[in-house]
Amino acid sequence: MKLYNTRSRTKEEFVPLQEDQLRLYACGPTVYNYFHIGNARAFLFFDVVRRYFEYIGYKVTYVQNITDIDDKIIEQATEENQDFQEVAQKYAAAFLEDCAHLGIGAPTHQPRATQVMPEIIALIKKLVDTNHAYEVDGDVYFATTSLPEYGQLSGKKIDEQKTGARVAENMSKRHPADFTLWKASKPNEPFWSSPWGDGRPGWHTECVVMSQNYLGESFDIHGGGIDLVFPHHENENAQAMALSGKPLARYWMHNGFLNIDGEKMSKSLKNFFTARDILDEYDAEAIRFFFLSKHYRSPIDFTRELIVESDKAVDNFYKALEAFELDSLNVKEIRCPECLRLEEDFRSCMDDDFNTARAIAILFDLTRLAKNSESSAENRLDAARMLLKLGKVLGFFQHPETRLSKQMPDLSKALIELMLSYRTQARAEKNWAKSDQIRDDLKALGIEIKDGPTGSTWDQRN
RNA sequence: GGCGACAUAGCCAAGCGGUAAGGCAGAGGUCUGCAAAAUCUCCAUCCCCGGUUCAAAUCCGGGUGUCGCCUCCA
Repeated sequence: MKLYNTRSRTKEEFVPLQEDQLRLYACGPTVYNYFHIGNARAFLFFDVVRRYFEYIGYKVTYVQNITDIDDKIIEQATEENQDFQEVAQKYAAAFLEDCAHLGIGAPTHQPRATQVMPEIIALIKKLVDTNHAYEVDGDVYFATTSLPEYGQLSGKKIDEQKTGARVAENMSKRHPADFTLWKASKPNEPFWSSPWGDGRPGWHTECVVMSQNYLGESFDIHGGGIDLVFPHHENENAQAMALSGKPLARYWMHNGFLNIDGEKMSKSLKNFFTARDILDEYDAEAIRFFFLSKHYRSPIDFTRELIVESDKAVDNFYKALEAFELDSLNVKEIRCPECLRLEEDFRSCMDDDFNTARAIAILFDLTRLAKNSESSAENRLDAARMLLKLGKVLGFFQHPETRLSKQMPDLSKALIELMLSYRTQARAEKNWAKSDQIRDDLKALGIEIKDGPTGSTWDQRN
């Protein structure tokens, strides 16, 4: 298993801290708004990382934070004329809903920042006590100059950074790169009591606390979007290094950005679609396919046309599956040698820094095998089984029954079958006008008739 | 100014020194009363210029173009 480690900028052989166990942390949202389709890429990707490790036999402990106190939440609360907690609650609930809708499995632990306030304060206190942090008028800053390794993760040399150009200089800081650990509260702002007075945590510390709480002081993989490398992850790592001398995580994985028409999407540029909006319009599996069809580290350009294409592609998987009874597909043992070989290929793709694009190509190989009329019935069935099995590793086919069985009341089905029988009769009588009328009328209702050598079947089309 | 990524068919996209996966679209065949569906087949020499090598989309040098980070951000 090789994966690209941001820290070293190379693919490295993955060696877990403990055999067959993965301790994984991926940054979750700050809940001040609905998350957008770009965020969805990160959540979806690390969902696949988790699924794949489980598939190859790891016991995975997956932790994802929900940051529910932050300047932006306070701003949003002012805007919505609500308490910051109500805002955080609302968007945290929406986050969970949207993730479920996207087919993202629940993390093992999903702590919230406000639940670990004593631990956050204790951590900052330790940093102050060891001279890695200092207080100025109720604010506490991390002293980046106290840590020789600062900048290592992101490959930045702090002295070479442009300072003062786009960042207002903060005269209380000893060094421009120093970052806020604790922020004194202004009147009417939420606060927690601390040794430095009333205030709230800055960004970064909550992730250190929440990850270490569940995963230990140094764990296997830490992930998130590429933009988090600096400053967020650099600053998280700095705190961990300062405390224990060990990096927070040994492997750092970062997914590339999503662009809209070639331009960066971001909350501040306001050119974003929420995942919620896109989910209203398109199938979750189409969105998953769209993301996984490109390597996770590359930038990806979002267009509606590509989602539509993806949806058609996913359709082909289901067309291969629907020839078989669902119960017969869930058998564990698969014997067809070609299928087993493809499973090995699938693993070697995924073992190569999660090459999901190649992995998907293998799903299509299986699709073709499952439909190949020249191979034996057993082999076709096995191919469909393998397709289902490997597709699930990528998070597809979580509820195949809903897509495979036509989702409509039995009465409607019976009526369609009835119309179909009338048409079959008309065709037997060579009454083409009548049979074509039935076909066209049903099509207008979204029911497509497919004539085959063994008779006519129907499908619901959207 | 510092650091980094990318450039493959109409579109999306793999490829990591041995002669271009896969998907969408398109073309053709079979099937069909016709159509659809299904199925089979076909469809690129890899931004440009040099170099290394028996061999390069893949390595090196130089261009050109696009994008990102250095500021809240997945």
